[in-house]
Amino acid sequence: MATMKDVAKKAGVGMGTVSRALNNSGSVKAETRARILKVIEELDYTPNEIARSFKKQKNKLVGLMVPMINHPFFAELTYFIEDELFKNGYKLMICSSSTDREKEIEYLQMLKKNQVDGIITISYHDIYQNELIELPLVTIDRYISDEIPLISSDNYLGGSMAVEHLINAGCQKLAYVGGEPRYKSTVSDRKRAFIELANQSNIPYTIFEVEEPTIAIMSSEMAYAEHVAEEFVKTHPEVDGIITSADVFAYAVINELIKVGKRVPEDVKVIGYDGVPSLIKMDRQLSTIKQPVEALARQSANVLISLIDGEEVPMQSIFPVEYIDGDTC
Amino acid sequence: MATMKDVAKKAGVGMGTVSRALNNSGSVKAETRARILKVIEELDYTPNEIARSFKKQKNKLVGLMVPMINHPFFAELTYFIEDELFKNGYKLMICSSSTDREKEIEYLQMLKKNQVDGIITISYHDIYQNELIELPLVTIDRYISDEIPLISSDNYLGGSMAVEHLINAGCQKLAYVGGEPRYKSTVSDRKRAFIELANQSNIPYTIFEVEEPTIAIMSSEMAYAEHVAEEFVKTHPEVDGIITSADVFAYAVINELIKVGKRVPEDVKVIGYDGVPSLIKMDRQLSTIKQPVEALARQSANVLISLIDGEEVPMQSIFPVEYIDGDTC
DNA sequence: CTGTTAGCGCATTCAT
DNA sequence: ATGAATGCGCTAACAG
Repeated sequence: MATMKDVAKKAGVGMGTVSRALNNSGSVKAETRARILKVIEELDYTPNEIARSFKKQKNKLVGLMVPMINHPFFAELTYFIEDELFKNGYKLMICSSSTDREKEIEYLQMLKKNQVDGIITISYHDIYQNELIELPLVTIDRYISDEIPLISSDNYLGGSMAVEHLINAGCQKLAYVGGEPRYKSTVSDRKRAFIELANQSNIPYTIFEVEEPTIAIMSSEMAYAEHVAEEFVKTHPEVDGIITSADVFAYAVINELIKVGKRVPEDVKVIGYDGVPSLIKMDRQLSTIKQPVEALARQSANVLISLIDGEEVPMQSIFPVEYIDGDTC
Repeated sequence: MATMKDVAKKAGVGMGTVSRALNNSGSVKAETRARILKVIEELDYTPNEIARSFKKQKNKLVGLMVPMINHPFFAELTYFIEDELFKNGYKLMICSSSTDREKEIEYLQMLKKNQVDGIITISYHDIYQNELIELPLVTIDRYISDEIPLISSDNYLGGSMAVEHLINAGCQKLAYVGGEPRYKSTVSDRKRAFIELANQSNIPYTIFEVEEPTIAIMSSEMAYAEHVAEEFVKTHPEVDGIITSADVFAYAVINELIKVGKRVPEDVKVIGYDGVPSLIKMDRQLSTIKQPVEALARQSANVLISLIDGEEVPMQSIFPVEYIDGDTC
């Protein structure tokens, strides 16, 4: 591999000049620059980014800590985060922790050792408290501390919208069905909105949550949702309006309802949460609260970059959600 | 940030000794090592991986070139590749090219500049021919040249199995439905198997392909599949056995068939391809040919690592597929 | 076993 | 406008 030294020698200039020509720093005579560029071409010279990072102590690298990259919601998020970072000259290192706390800590150390400029996390573990206050950090969907910018969609609004639609559709007995999160996140605001609005409207309701097992692969999340749905439907025949914590639970509940002979939405109305596209289309389009995944992703990237650049950033970025009017409510 | 020099000074030893203690290279007296470790603790020293990569000219970094990270099949593949690489001490840099040729070339240069040790590609562009013969490269699902190891599932076998199941189920008129790939890949072996077996069995058949548009987001792939399905069903009422190039087409075709009043599998049998888990479960479980995604992923990672280490590697790694007996055939 | 030293490729400062 | 020199943090070679 040709180095800058080779280029300098062949072009008959000093290394500093080559460096300046390459980075448009300082000034270089047009003629000299042209000569250098020609030599670079001839030698097929590629700047060594490692050496540059090493020298500048800046890596243009961001780490993304995510529970599972092979989950539609996170995959979508990752896609847009990567795109936004790339547009801004940053590279992305993915850390798919499989929701394993130990693995996540290991990843964190790895990221630090690799001198990432900052981290975006959608993790649900409490490992960011003391570990790396010194590194720029942005969190999605989970409050960590007042020092850490939070990017989230308006979960309270989403929960409210869902309840309103159910009530307007004439439901008399509501239920919130989902996995009981093991760690606190803004997702719980959906449930809070559900409870508060149901109370305000004097409508009876149930909260049905089953503690979430550690999820390694997606198929088991489906299995988990099916398990929850089966238990719920078996024990709550009177409910006629359901909100779920995520779309996967809605799908499972609907399947289960149909299995026991109920009609959706005639007998029971169901509204999901997330609105992530899938390659499978049900005969019935799910009514759901759609999160602005792309906006969340791009904002996360941009806030982090601002943080890295030492600029002022909003400590909370809350995006509105949207009700998708499907066939299940 | 404390550096190795700081550690050496405070521990009263030379830098070399610290380095050896850290890397278990050479030998260090147990006592000395203990002292060094203690100082490292005290100083909260973290080795600078950039400096090390720079010095060793090895980055422990692999690039993954993938059409869309937010596609279930690729997301699943990425998940396992990342896991296998991490287990082996390698980091992964994701390049989600959005099937954009220019962006892909840009990514390639970026990877080279960043001194990746090797690349895994599932790209469908012809940009690897001359560009980087010097870098270890592994390809999934697409033959590039005899020099480049290929990892793939047995697409011919998959196609054969599907045809056999259709014939055994009594189908009289077959069809292969899918997107016409813009670039050559081993996926076409599925179609080849379909044609050859149908001919052997003297069964009439149709190949129905529509040229694939550039796909930016997943929802449009669904839309594309629906378009293809609609056209196909409209123009081929006589077909009673269908194989699709991917599951998404199967789902679309089934929806379309039902829409026009056909029963699946009574009137028409459908077998998909891929078998990637989804969070949505249809009331009807799709019969499909399941690819061993995890095996493909891990083998890709391991072959690349062997290549990087200068070991001998198989030039072709072909994994068997599995027929999933669902409700649509 | 351990200390010292020479670069790895580059950006930057300081002269000129 | 440009050349020479310095050092970023670390590993490996060498000398002891």
